Amino acid sequence: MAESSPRPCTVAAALNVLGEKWSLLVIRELAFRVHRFDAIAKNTGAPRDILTSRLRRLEAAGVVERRQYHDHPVRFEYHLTEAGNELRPVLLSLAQWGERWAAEATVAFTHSCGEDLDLVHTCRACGE
Amino acid sequence: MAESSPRPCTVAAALNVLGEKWSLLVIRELAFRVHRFDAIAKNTGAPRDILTSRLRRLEAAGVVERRQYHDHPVRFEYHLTEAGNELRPVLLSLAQWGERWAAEATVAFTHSCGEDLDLVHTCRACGE
DNA sequence: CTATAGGGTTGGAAAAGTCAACTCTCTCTG
DNA sequence: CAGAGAGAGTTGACTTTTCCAACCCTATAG
Repeated sequence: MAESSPRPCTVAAALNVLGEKWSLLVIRELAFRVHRFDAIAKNTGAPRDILTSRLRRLEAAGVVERRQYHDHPVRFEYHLTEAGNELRPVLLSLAQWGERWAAEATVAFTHSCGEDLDLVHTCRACGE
Repeated sequence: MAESSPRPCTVAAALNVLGEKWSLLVIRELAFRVHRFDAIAKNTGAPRDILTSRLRRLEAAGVVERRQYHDHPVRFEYHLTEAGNELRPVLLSLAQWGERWAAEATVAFTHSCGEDLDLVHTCRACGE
């Protein structure tokens, strides 16, 4: 309409799909080849019901694909689609930024998440 | 520590600061050199009270700086700090992804630049 | 005297998120 | 065979955020 308040923007379009809480963490897990509901819930910390809704939304957006991997007790797992895979740069840039500017909670030891663990604390003031 | 549920991760750390609704759009505006409260509110579509709280949070996180640019009717404007500027790659990768996978539908009228789009194929660039 | 810009704050309703517990179907262990 | 999981959700009560519209205050322009 006339007011055109929010400017049309692909960032906004992307966030419309990915911007809800937990969504990008879910994608992070899928990118790490964690495909099962329970594992995703555990690794992200997302409540199960929210996780369900995020997965549905991401599926609807074509970012995630739901595959049945077992029959009788029907079981599904989640995979990234091509669109989902192309989110890796987003995750990477976020991870890099987080490492430089928001690191703090990265306590754990092995394979924390972003790639190799160099665990160099003190990036805070960039003072070694 | 206990169950170690959520995996420690710089992506999560970054999202902890940036992951709330509107935050990244605010940063987009600042990156576009829109520095005033009203303009940011208008361009992002964020409610004013939420915008206030996002700006405060981003300021506390060191991503945004609040500067007084006028005295008597005290007026402020917002600028990206160094940390904020380094978010440009994040915005860029999001924008690129959005352009490729979440655009469409915003072509003609829709002002909101992303509500629920059906995405009906892209004949445009890839032919078909 | 009114209007507008600018940067917010306030209060209440509506929507989202959180949590614990429960389901249902198998399979595995003793 | 009983009981304990795994796996993928669902359900209902409860809490927190978001949203929206209206309000405040200062100052300049008409």
